[in-house]
Amino acid sequence: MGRKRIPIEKIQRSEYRQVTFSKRRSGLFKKASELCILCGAEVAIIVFSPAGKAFSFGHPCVESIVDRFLNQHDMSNHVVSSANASAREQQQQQYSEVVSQLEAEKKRGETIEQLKRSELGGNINNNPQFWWDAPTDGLGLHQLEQIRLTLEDLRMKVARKHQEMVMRSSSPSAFLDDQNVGMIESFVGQNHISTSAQYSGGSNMPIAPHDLCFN
Amino acid sequence: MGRKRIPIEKIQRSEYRQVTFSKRRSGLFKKASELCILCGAEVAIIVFSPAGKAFSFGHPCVESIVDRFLNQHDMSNHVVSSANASAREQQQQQYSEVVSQLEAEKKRGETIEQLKRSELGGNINNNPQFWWDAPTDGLGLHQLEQIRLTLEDLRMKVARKHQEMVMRSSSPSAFLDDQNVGMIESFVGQNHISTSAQYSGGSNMPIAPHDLCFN
DNA sequence: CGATCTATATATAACTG
DNA sequence: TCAGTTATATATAGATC
Repeated sequence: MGRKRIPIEKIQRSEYRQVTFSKRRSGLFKKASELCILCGAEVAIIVFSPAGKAFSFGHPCVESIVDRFLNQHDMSNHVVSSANASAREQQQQQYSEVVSQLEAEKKRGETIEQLKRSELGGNINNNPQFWWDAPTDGLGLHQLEQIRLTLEDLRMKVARKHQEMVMRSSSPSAFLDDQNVGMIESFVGQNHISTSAQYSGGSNMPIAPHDLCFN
Repeated sequence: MGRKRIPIEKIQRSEYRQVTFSKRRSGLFKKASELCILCGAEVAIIVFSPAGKAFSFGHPCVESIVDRFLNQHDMSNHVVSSANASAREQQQQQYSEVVSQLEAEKKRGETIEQLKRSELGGNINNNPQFWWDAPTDGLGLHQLEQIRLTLEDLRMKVARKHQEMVMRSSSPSAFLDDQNVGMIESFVGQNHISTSAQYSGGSNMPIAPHDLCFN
């Protein structure tokens, strides 16, 4: 917000960094106070400058809010590990939030054309995951039929390509071209990104195209 | 900041207040995260909604900052543990990584939008939404073989489920159980965001009833 | 530095589907 | 209710003093 956009990454020049720190810290506190007043919320903020100096904002006061928070997240004040666990939980929440943002941001760049291409795929906003990983136990006949049709289309597509492949393989130099290699790589890269979101949850891991398997 | 200026005083209508609370809370957290990244600061924020629900933001994590703060102000409340330190650190690393990705993605999105504005709005990034939409021209035989195997497995899986479906439909009461109802809803792709992220990829594909097979 | 001054980038109030 | 859009109010980057 200013004359020019600055990238959100560490400001290298310490003089600018210090100025920005002061300005933004006061901006943050102002926002916090507005949130308190407008919504009747209670907010505590603690900031440590890179130099280690502490600043804080609290409404009604930092300590009461911190106490309340710690009591909620650490029912027994003596079990430290649970405090750590809850800290992790918090982190996880943040992480998930950011992941969602990331996904949303990625979607934003995609064309509506692509949206429409996936007939029903309205689910653009959700985590990319492969539909065949979803349990099929509860599906109705209609849905199964749909899946079937899709698979058949897909099969034909692949078969056709397979055919082309076999033909072409007699002239080896045409086997892979640069463009497609790049495409494949970037696709695998996509999985890599969404993957980091999913692994943390543990159970469902998207599969890279060449690792496909069902068990 | 909006269509109209609102006075900084408690919002009376609870519906508006709730909306404002959500928006401003996320805005506050975003500002905080920018402050951390730009300036290398450490920030913890704790927010209690009027209803008493707790939200928090922390970089690197709420607990460590709160501890550090309390130590400076009240030596008796010293709580230290490194029990889960490494786990937290790991998470933090993930988090930071994703944050960077998010920022990068935002930049990318903006670039894309600019491109769109100036030129052909076509398929800017070549990444197909689903892997089967990716051009297969460049794939090697081995990869095609893998895909084929995958599809075959998938076909069998679907066929098996289809069978189950047909059998089960004769005893209607067993056709759906509570768990599956929810699953189907999200699978069909109503804009319901499923709680368990597991079905989020559900897209509905077109269908046809013959046998899928590969030869 | 720190306060002040713009031009811009962001956040968000109100609106919309 | 809930996400997305738009018009506007704020925050703030860079400049100047």
